[in-house]
Amino acid sequence: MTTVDRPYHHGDLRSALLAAAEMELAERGIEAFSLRSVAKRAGVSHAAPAHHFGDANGLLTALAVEGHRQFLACQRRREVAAAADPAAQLVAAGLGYVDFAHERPTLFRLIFASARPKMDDPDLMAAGGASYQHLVDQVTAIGGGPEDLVAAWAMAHGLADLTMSGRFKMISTMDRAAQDAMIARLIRRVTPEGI
Amino acid sequence: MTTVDRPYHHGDLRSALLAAAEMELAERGIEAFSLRSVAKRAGVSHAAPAHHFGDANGLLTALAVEGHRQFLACQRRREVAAAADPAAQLVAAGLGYVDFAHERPTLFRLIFASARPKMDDPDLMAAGGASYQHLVDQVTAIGGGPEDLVAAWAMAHGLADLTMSGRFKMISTMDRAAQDAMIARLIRRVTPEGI
DNA sequence: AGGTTTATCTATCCACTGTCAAGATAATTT
DNA sequence: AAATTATCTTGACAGTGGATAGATAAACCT
Repeated sequence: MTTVDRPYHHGDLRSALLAAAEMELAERGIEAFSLRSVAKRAGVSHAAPAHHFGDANGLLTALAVEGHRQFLACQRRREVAAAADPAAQLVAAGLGYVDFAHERPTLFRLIFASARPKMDDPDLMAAGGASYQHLVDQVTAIGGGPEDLVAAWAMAHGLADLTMSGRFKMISTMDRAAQDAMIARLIRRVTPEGI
Repeated sequence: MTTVDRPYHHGDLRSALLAAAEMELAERGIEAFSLRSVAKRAGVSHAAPAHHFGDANGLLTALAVEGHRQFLACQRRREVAAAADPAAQLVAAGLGYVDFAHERPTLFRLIFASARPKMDDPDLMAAGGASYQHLVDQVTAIGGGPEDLVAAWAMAHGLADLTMSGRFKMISTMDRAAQDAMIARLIRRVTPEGI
């Protein structure tokens, strides 16, 4: 009955749904995420997403792929602003890791602490592999081995997760520059020979 | 119509619901957690839990409190088996931290990566405070300051979270003893003066 | 151009969920 | 023994994800 309001076909519903989903995720959190709510926000029927993403987890899978891109973008943003030597680049990546958790907390949880994205999805596996490879490259560049990789990753991830969930009162009360300095020191601490 | 099957009053429904909830959580994961399913498992009507826990998140809150107890128990189990010196005790606590994530993954996520437990609940705040205090004591015992606390916590938490979600292929393919040795080295790495 | 196929979206239906309200039952108190 | 309180059941409601069938529009053919 509303055939005059808007065209029957959306035009670029897939992108619109992803954008709406990210907003829903940011506003209501992953545990209250609702496919119908996303559809309503995109101005479309509640069953429309099925054609593009299959089911709700399919939409979240696509969103996790997009999240990985933003994750890498956060790290690169820090890297281009840092010195070119490998040690400074690794520290910058760690800072970007924490930035992402802080700026996109629900995407961070979607990627690292949710069972909803389909981990066997080819796109998601590729996106996750790219994120992983970036870290491997950084650690390799400073001459680190497998254990150094685990050390750097665990430190960055622990800092990101605990900071994001507000468990470091000490950190959250510091100003931005002091936070960065401390995170940088902690990343360097786990680095071989204390670079 | 089943008045003969079992008494109208359960007797210890609160405990039964908590046990059923933990099983449900372990079997179906937190994202598929269902209050009605818990009630069915406990052999009780779907509205019975309300009287004891208010709503679904109330039940998960109580479960998170229980989770904190198990979390500390995992650490203590390692500590009593370790040398008495403060450094060995801190390493043991870190091993217990990772043990808990491995043995009770959904409880770990409920505590550290879920918005459902009511964080302002007095019991939960007390339980969380106890867990936190235990870590503070360990770090203080080795003469560490606030930054050392953050370092140790972030490392232990990062190891626990990433190991639990299967992101360290390297670690998950090692035998138990090698895992322990590596985790111990990594914890010591972030400790002041490399104790 | 006209007709057919294909992609996209809507409308309905179903089973399930959490929460609420009203009533039934049993334990406790007085 | 009577009244009060705690515990549990039943039934209802709106919201959810998913499946299906139908409507609409675009693309693709001769």
